Amino acid sequence: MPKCTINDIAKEAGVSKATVSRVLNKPSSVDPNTRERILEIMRKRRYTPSASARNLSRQTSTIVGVIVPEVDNPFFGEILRGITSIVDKHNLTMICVNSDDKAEKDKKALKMFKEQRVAGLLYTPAIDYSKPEEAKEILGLIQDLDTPVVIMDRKLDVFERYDGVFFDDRKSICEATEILINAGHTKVGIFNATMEGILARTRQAGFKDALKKHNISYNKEYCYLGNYTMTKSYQLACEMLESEDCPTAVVTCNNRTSMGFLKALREHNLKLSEDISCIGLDRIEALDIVGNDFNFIRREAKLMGQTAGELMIHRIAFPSEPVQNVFLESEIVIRKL
Amino acid sequence: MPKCTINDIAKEAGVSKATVSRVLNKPSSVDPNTRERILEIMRKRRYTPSASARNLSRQTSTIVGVIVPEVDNPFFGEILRGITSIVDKHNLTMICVNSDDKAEKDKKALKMFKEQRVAGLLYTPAIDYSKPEEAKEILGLIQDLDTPVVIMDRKLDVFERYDGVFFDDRKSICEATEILINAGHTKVGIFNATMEGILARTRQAGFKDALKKHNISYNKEYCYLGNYTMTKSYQLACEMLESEDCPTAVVTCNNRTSMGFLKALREHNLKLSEDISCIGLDRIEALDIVGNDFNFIRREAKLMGQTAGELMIHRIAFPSEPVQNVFLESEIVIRKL
DNA sequence: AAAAACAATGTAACCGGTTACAATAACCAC
DNA sequence: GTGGTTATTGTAACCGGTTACATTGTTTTT
Repeated sequence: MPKCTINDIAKEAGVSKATVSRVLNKPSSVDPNTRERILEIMRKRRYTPSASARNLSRQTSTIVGVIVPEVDNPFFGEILRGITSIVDKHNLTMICVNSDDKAEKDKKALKMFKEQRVAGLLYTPAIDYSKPEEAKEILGLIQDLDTPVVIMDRKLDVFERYDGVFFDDRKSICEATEILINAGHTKVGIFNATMEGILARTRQAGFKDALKKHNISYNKEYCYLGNYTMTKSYQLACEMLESEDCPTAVVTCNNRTSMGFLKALREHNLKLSEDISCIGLDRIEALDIVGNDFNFIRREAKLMGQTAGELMIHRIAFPSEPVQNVFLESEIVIRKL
Repeated sequence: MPKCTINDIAKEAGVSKATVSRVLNKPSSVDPNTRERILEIMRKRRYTPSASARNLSRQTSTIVGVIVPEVDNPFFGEILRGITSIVDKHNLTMICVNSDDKAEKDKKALKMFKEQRVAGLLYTPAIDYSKPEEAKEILGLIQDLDTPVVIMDRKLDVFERYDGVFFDDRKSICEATEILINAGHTKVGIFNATMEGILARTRQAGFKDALKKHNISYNKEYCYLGNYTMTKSYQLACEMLESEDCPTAVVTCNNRTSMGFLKALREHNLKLSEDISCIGLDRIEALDIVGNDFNFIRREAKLMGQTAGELMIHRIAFPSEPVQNVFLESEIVIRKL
């Protein structure tokens, strides 16, 4: 069986290729006997229709494009699982590209997606949109795709015309900060990224909300701003722990950040919750082997992926409904304060 | 610009579509003036050729299929990074499917890959090949693909006709065990999966090799066989620690397994290396926050991905060279014994 | 029994590219 | 000036499907 196209099947069955095509796409329209005969031949020859030919002819595709900044961050790993569960259910195929948070890679991926004429796009914009032209260019590429788009995790004004799923981090961080304040802490610090990215700004805003609510003045000294990596956070935490005026409680705004903080704590022979309290955003990997007393804001990343997938499916079905922005709430898990 | 095909470009430029096609594929064959004019029109109209049409016509595809059992395991995350680096370089597109170690999902993915007429397959076979017919069926699907295939990580006889990349776990585990023996341990245990899978068997063999070499009898009591999950390993480790005859050193054959072991250790208020020694396969996540004294076999998963990618590229170029099996060596990192 | 409706199938155009081959024009050698 | 190259472009078939429309035979309606 060197190859096997719809023509070969048709020839062997002594019918036209239209009939063969119908067996696959509208079985009820072909005589049961003919149908069975054709199906049998298909099985025998191990016929598999070509996606390219089908897509070309139908002017659609079953591929959905996904862009995430870090596949190997468990947060995005879970998002991918969520997406997969929906995409599989609808017999779609996912192409996932890792952007390393680089706008450059986003562009490359978007061009590739256009070549593939993707049926939809699930997009976590790279955070390094330093220049506005960059964002404009990417917006152009996305419009070019001319397909349903769902923005994930990072709410940027440029993309406000598209559906989106986000976590209400402002609220969560505010609540977390309040919990620390209510526990009696007056010197509450925050580990966050510098204010370039929207995530960092949102989270910082939540932190400020809490302080204002409790009439505590915002002290820049207590803000340790890095870049959401463990090494940077570790370094900042060391500085903090060695400073003369060290907060008694902190909020850490990212799982990597939490890990850097914990590492510094350990190296300074300090005990979590006893010497300094902490609530982190997202659980950290290997939580269990560190001990169970890490407090964190539990964000259901998988749910974000599912929601994004569903929004996309819905948008494919109803292209002209108003734009939807879903904000997912998170739960705060307190083990020990 | 409602849509934009090669015909639209040709019309606007007043040339035949063959010429437009040549601008893209063999630019030297078209007059520089014409070429520039056409390129300009393409830019203006934001023309992007359709991958489906191109693939259909060329009878090839730029998609490579990848199957891994757990995307969210950092080991496979790194493999994917390695693959990406190669695949990107050759302007190919990767479709990655997560099998959850279920043969059923492998089959589904392979069928989808055939529809896509993938240019190559990088395959980590699901471990749950309980029945031989299952393996035969999958082999059939793979042969059907009729494309270069590289087997990753799991060396199964069924796939011996294909290129493969593997870690020499048998050697590594043997060496690790020897290190423990040479450090004076006579009661060395092993945390491994039960013997269904090839990985578990290979590792167990390495363990036995070391014992035999040092004339230590193989004691089944010291073999804690589970399923490479943290929970199971934790449970086994608890049993071990509470048993009357507990090994003084263990080898843990998987990162999740190591984590379960460490958790149990911690809950029993035992100190790693002081109370019981351990060498694990693969580093564990969050190593740094736990402390630096976890010994492990460092496997360069990224290298496995790269090698697999390169083998595939090579096989595409030279289809009839003899099958290659690459065995990657690992380094053992000892922090504290 | 003629007209109308329906079921099953075939015909042929189309999707958007690629490419072998043909055609034309310009150039070169002798 | 004739024959032979070479450079540039066009023509048309093809890749493997889908689908509107036409055709044929059968059944139903009246």
